[in-house]
Amino acid sequence: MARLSDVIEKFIKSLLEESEGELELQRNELADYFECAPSQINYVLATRFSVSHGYYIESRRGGGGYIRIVCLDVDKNNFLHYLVSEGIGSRITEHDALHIVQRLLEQNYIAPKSAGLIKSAITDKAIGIPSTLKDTIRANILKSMITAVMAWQGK
Amino acid sequence: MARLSDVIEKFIKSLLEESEGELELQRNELADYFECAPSQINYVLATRFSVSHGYYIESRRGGGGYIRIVCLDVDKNNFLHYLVSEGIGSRITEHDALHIVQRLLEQNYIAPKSAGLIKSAITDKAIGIPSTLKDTIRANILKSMITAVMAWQGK
DNA sequence: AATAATGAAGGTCAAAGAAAGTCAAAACAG
DNA sequence: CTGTTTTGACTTTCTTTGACCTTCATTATT
Repeated sequence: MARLSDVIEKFIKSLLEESEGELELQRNELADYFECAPSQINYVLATRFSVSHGYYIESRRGGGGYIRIVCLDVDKNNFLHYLVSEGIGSRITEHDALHIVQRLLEQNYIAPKSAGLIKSAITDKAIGIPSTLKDTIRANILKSMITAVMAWQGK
Repeated sequence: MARLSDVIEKFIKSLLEESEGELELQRNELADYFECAPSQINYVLATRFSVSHGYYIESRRGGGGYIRIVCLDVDKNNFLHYLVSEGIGSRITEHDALHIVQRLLEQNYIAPKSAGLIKSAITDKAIGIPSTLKDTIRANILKSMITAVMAWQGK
């Protein structure tokens, strides 16, 4: 079965496109529309629209309350540079690393093939060895690959 | 008496034919259908659908989870498949690895950007750690990336 | 005018549910 | 006896649900 959370995610993203990266919505209304618990909206926002996903959320409670989602626009080079110099750090989990690559893909900083290539290099399975060193190695490789991407400028 | 694992293998292969080499299935559903333990599905996949058998598996847990099986086009990717299943082996030096990638580039298996990306991931410097494990890790990562290239069909 | 009550939002968190993964022991086939 | 298959207990990951909490605007009361 298709996950409801994924459907809601897509829905919000399509709304965001129509409204040029900024959007205000009503939590209960949306929950009603999808016939789910209101807190599921929070779940979707937390797991798919966090800052690390490239979004910023603000909200207000009480009568006339709302949730506003803003699509952050970051400069590609700044972002890549930030990742290599501080974002990734000296160790990174598989989950966090894949998340970064997915973001690079969604922001169109890299092509799907490149994303696939990078992802394939940083999974636990790829690295193979069972050791705490894994996260260190992964960080090194990911930074190295992103550095290669930075060097692509203009082909 | 035909072994169940063989029956499941055949079943999955027939599904793959119907669906043009790519297929998503539910582990529990399949286990249910064959009245076996769910983990037997994993066994079948591990012993008959590995990369060296010419397949690539990805999956997701949790609600709405799935297992996806992709059939790698071994004929078309003969050389790549050879590299992954025997050519590279369990350890490889930086020099030999870079040489292989260069060759893939020259023979047009991969684009210049991809070659650059792959190279950036397999240097001693990228892997970072000073250890005899380096060559093992490099072999693993290189094989994983070449497998990703094999899975590109049509993308 | 100041305060209290009400209702309409949204927030949090933990438990339950729905998958898939791992591993090793037991069973079996040759 | 040896290698492969089958089973099942336990783990991990991700999603869904619901009970309870907080905030705010509006309206009623003093």
